[in-house]
Amino acid sequence: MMSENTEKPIVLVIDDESEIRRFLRVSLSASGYEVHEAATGEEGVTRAALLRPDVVILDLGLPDVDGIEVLQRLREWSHVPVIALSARHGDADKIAMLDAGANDYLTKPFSVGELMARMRAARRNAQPAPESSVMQVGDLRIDFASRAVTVSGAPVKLTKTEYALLHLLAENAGKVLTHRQLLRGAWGPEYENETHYLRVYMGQLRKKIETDPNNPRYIMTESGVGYRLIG
Amino acid sequence: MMSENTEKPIVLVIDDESEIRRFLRVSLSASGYEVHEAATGEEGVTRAALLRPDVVILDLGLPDVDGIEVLQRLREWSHVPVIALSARHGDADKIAMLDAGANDYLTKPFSVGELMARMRAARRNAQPAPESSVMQVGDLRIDFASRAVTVSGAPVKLTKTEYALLHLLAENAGKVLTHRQLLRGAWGPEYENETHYLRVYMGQLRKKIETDPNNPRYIMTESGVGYRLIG
DNA sequence: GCTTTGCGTGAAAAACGCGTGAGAAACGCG
DNA sequence: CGCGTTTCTCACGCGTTTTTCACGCAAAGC
Repeated sequence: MMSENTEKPIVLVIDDESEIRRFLRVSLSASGYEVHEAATGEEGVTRAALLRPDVVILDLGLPDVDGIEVLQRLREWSHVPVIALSARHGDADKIAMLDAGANDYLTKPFSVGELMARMRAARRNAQPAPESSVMQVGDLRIDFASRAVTVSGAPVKLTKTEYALLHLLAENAGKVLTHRQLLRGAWGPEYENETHYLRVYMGQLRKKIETDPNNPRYIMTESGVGYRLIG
Repeated sequence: MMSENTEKPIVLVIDDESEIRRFLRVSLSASGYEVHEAATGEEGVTRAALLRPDVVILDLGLPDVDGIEVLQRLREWSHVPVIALSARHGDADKIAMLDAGANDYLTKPFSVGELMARMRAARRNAQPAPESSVMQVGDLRIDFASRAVTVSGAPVKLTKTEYALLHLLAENAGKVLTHRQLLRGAWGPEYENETHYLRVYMGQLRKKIETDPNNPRYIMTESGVGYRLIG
């Protein structure tokens, strides 16, 4: 494959603010990453093509091209995990970013610890997926082949739609799925604005698989954005 | 395993022409095979179930059932190598036969030498076939070889379609089979939307194999999705 | 501080899928 | 040809699932 175990993982930072780049260069290098940088979107795409990085950190507020476009061009040929950075305001950008295929996002300011945790998660879930057909998260166990779900061994009965949602979340464990993505996946493209469906069904799902539905351990909600199954 | 090294290899000849049977009996016996015979397709399937032969020689031109069907029924529970014999020269038969799971094909007339060479080849390539050919779930017992179904010892009479469905379910015990899969499997691809057939037949099946058809223990329905045999 | 926005909840209404019985049509066998 | 069996068709009742709606609450924005 790529530089998996033999070398340091390569991370490409695409951001026009030099302070941020410097900050990330220092902290990520110290943690064992090989850090490369690009100051513009154009340069970012080019460098990514040459470098084949293991993970990309992409700022939305680029001067030349929109972050979305950078991501789209990246996705035309690569499945590299991408973590989006956004300045506080603007849910719309974040959502567009996730819809376009970003794996996760962070709002500035952020802590290095959190960033690195998300990078690990993104890389972990970006595996070529030799899909073992059964996944386990904590006490939650999903057998995709038999379509069976259990919580600490006890079988859970899910309806068609509930299972469809959980399946989507599980396939992308650790990754934020936008409302739109979930609705498209479980109901179809023509439902992508019926976000209230999600509230109802996430509630039902939690009631069935969470021990304490008020403090969810598995299905986390990303306010204004979507939902995520921990992974 | 079966009678591999310790005994003579057993060969079952299914052919309605007595001269061919005699010819094969003489020549194969002389070469160290234990030869058994069946004159009809029906008898052939039955004898194969009892004998567990190491190789089967199957004529296509049988009076009662089509050779293809004999082969299909054999393949429902066994991986025994089958060599097809045919008087016809058409490619169509050949293809159909091989599609149905025959290992090789000979057109009459043929030489004993060639037949035996192909038998050796077929046996060499044969799978270890760990198939037990009979499955038991609770009180329900299905013998794929003889197509016999019993509930707590009592034999149950199933129609062709009922058995086809149960067979599908049993092959995938524990997994959910979608309406579409069941309909394709039991009726054919052009029936994949006739979900009401399933309701009728699942009802009949349950009436025959469930002690309490209202609270099924074996055939579970997954609403909006399909059915599943517990396992 | 007040308004806005999004999330979670419960409960009712509507839609859907399932099981059933019974009759018609097709088939298989003598 | 005639009979019994099997498959197909249909319509009804019922339980489940989906959809809709209104409200309380909390966090974010002005």
